[in-house]
Amino acid sequence: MPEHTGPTEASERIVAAAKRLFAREGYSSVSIRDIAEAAEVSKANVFHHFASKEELYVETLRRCCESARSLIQAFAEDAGREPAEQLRDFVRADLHRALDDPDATRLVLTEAFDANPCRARTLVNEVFGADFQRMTEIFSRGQHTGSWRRDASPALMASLMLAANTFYTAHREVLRQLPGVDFADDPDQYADHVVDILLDGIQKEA
Amino acid sequence: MPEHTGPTEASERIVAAAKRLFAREGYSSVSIRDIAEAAEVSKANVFHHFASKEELYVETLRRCCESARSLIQAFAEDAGREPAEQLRDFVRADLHRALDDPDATRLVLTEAFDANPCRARTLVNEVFGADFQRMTEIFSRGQHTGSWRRDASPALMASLMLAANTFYTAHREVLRQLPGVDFADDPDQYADHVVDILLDGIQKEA
DNA sequence: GTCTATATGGAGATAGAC
DNA sequence: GTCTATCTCCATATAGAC
Repeated sequence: MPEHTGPTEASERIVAAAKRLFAREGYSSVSIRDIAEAAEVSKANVFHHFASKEELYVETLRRCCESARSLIQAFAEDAGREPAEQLRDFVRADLHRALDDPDATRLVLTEAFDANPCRARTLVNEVFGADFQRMTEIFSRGQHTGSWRRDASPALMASLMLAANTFYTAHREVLRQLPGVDFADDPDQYADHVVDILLDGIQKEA
Repeated sequence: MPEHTGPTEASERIVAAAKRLFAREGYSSVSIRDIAEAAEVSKANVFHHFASKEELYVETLRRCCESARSLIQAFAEDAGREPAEQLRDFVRADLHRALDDPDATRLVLTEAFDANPCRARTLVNEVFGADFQRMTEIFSRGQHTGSWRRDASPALMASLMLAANTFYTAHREVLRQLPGVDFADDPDQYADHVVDILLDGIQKEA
């Protein structure tokens, strides 16, 4: 935890290095020595700013959660538009936000991976919950005021969009290696096709 | 690596313990001491059967890959059925296979998470490639002989199904915490709804 | 094949000077 | 706030008896 006098330049460098290293190597693989070297301070200085490795990790994760949940603001006031266009923009923006800060995204997704109920609840409250709710609202509006079928659960459709974006973010290199995949380096194309399928399905119109 | 005389009972216990612990705690968090205790052998005995921690991990991962890629056999010879029914069965079976061996699935997904190109290529060759290709074949057949639209890429649809199942497997606890989600403990319901959406889309028929 | 005992290094964390 | 030096513990790995 930063001192109550406010974070210094060094503690900022420490958190930045920790974020980068924890995200890429994993908590247990990274030593305080690694972080100290990357931040260009001594080991002891790390323990001056943060009482333990665990505490440094928690602070790092907290900042990554902040970075990962900031999307919803920009989309709060566009309720006048077509649900389909809202959905498309939201999925594209969500994907870009994840790709724009890959270390934060990776750290949060690692936490979410097979999390215990307590940690999962925290992550939903801090990160996923708001965006998920926003997306279910788009679906509900599409069903009530638009032309969308009412026999599909908004929560399931929102989960499917979350799954699509999470998979693209977390397993992009696997996508690159799969035969026939030409969208692994074009997130907008991916998002658009996913939304198209969601809207129209794959069966021919009757 | 097991001796060329064949794996003994003890080495089987060691691999089983390693699989369980590596999957749940992560490679770096697990010590040889932990594994030895779980397998009820001495530390030195672990090093008798496996030259290093890394080698034990590689052998464990190899077995998990085998366990994870065995689905395709059972579905090789049902080409006479409706593509929609094939797809539904395949998605359900793929989900169940992942859920039936959660440790193996978790270990493989951890490897796939943000993997470098070389590791990703190996995983595609060893695990994901065959199932992915099988799924794209179902989509291609549906487009050519069935009544499916031809303007969606089979590779993208297969990726979306892979994403749906991976997300359900890896982030199930997060799903449980999300409001409105009632399918987190009913994989068949989830698979069916996902396939329904893929087939029909969410817009009303014209 | 299995063990006890040990070598060696690096981890997290602290003491105390500046 | 920052450092060097140090403590203690536990990691991987080896030696060698049985």
